[in-house]
Amino acid sequence: MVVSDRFPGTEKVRSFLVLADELHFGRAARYLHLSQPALSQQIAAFEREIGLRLFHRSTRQVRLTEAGRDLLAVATSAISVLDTGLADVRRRAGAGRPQVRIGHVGWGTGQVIARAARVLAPEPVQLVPTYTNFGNQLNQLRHGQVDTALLWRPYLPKSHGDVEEATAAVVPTCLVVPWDHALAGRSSVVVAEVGAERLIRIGVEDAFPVAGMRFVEHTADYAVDTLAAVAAGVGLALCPRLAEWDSVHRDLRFIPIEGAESELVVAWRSTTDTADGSAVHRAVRGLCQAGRETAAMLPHHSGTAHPVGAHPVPGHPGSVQLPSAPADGSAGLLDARRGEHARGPRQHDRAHPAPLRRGEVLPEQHQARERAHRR
Amino acid sequence: MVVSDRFPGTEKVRSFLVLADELHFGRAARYLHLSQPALSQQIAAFEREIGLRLFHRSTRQVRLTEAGRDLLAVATSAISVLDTGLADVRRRAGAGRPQVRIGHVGWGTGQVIARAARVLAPEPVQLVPTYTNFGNQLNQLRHGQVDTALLWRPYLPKSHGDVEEATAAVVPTCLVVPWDHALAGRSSVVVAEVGAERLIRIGVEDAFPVAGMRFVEHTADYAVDTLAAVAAGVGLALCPRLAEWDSVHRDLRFIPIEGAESELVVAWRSTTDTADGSAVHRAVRGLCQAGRETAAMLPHHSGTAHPVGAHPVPGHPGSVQLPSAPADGSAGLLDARRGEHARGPRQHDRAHPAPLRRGEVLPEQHQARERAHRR
DNA sequence: TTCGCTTACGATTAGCGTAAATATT
DNA sequence: AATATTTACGCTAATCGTAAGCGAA
Repeated sequence: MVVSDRFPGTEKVRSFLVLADELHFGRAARYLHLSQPALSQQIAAFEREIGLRLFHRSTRQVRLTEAGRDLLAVATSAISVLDTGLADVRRRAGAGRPQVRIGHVGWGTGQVIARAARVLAPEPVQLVPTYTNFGNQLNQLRHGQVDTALLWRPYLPKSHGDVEEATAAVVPTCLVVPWDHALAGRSSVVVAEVGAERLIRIGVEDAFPVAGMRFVEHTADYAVDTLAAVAAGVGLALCPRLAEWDSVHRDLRFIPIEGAESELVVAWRSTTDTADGSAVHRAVRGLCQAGRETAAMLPHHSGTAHPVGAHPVPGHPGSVQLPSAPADGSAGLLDARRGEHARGPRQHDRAHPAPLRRGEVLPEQHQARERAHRR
Repeated sequence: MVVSDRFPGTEKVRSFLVLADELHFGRAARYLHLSQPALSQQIAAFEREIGLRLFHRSTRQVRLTEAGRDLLAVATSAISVLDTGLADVRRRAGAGRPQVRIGHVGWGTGQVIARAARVLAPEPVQLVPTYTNFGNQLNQLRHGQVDTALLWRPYLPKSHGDVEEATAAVVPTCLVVPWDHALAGRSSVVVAEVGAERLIRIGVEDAFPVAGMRFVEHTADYAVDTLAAVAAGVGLALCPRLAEWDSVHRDLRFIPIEGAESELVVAWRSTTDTADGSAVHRAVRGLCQAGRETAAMLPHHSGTAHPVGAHPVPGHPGSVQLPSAPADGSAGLLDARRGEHARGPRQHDRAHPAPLRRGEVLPEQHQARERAHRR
């Protein structure tokens, strides 16, 4: 299946759709990775261009006008036509190309694959994402069920055997808390503070080989389950900041942990053909570039001076050093290679709205996203 | 019926549609009122954003790729959904508002009404355009079949009786020639040169009360017929430059005539209620503003130094002086009030591509436009 | 050599984020 | 007073038009 993407030029319509569903500028803006004034301006511009008032606004209430309700139906169906039509065109255009299967666990990897698909569109490769869980990821790669895998370190232990790897991006590790948690307002936390909390364990042994970590009973198999569990109040979780991209729970807060970083790694079997121009080679290259670019769209690592841009990854894939898990309990999860981070090719120096940045949102995500209420 | 308009954010899709139909960047760009490089960039950006190559380009041929053909069907239906849906929403939003009927003859008046409808959208007025011909226009206004009329001077003689008028815009008068006519390459002509040609007469007496004008047998009833007749090789025609907006015959050239200007006039019965805030008052005001703004989007009057912007029209309608038709045959059609032209509110100082400038094009026009071949 | 698409470049416009202002409950 | 939207403002990115580049017929 081809990774879905949005039809270009439909940003304002999507903003309208989200606001029409949310009926709250602040929440809609967070969901859209926009600042609230930016969304206000977008809606105002949309109304001006269309020449109709679509929302009644008061400081306490936003509701659709009659014209807005009418346009909502039109816009919904049209966006559906455009997106599904574009996906169909993509699928047909990709037919006949060599397929490269990608095992991934979520936490923003869907975004990375979507971007990689766009990057690689002119080339004869067809990316086929396969969603899986932590426990199976490396096995699937070794057994040939997938051709490449997008791994998150240090949540997954070092691979062994005939697997080669390349680092695509290094992003801050975040503590995920419910919106009403005591730490929810913090812009960053230190590792010691994480030790005071109870975390949700990932379904892999040694996922957090750090002394002092305390876990709850529940263990998550899938990456997204950790976030759902946090939203459900089971406990807190650790994850890469990239997870903000595909899990926009409006009731979750992602708080960067000082000095802690997660690494997005592209892996493939060393026995596969990765010669220059091979399908797997193209896929790995595209995934690395997409990971770099996606990471570059994250807000800066608050609390530290160095920008959390993309990690410099050579265009050609190669093995990289992996972060070692120190026995020292206080500095666990820490990857202190800061200071040598190169920025992504299109790094935005502009400041970002907290906690999420502007970007693209799947309408399916929006329609189907959780409606869990505050506990 | 509500004036149709384009859904915002669909510029690139429309460019794609036109180019897919035209298969020639230059012609498509002229049709879209864009420069050819701008269209090239738009298409390139569209392909990049979508991640698919839509056209095979060689220096001598442009043709759709397979993906382009697929996307063409998607884009066509989606644009149709958006435009007709928007029109429906507009119609419903306008229901119940006081209607103001507008008699107009074409030559760009459709554009003006569309813009006026957008300008007046927030106000309780519903514009209802009624297409007519020169001969009936003033009668329809006097007899109450329409509430206002958009007149073109000096093609229509001075109105008499209980009709009040306001000038909305003054634009260059053009000589319309087939693309392969001897004058086709000229950026401007003088009145004496027009006297050497045979013109198509408008179906109104004294439409061109100028000595030295020579006419062909054919007489046009409707404004657009003059242009069709020119394309058919019947003869040449005179018309306001604004006519470029809604008649983009790729085989016609609009050549400004030195010193000759046409005047777009809004007329209404003096017996109607035009008190501040009345429906007719709103309509007249909106039409004046729209005429001003549309004229401001025209390229500058080549050959003369003064900008052909909008004529200063007071916000409140009132009678204005009309151009007198001099008996002097050499300076006919001349309106020498140059030098006091104020620019439109959003005048573009940027230079424009010849002969047409960027703007909005009705897809219906494109689909249904004439395919007359070169003689 | 001509035709026609692309690239380069300067300039304008649009859009976003921060901060301040405003309005309603 | 508190909360939520709008306005103001500086900056960045996108886009257009002119002019130059360049490849195919």
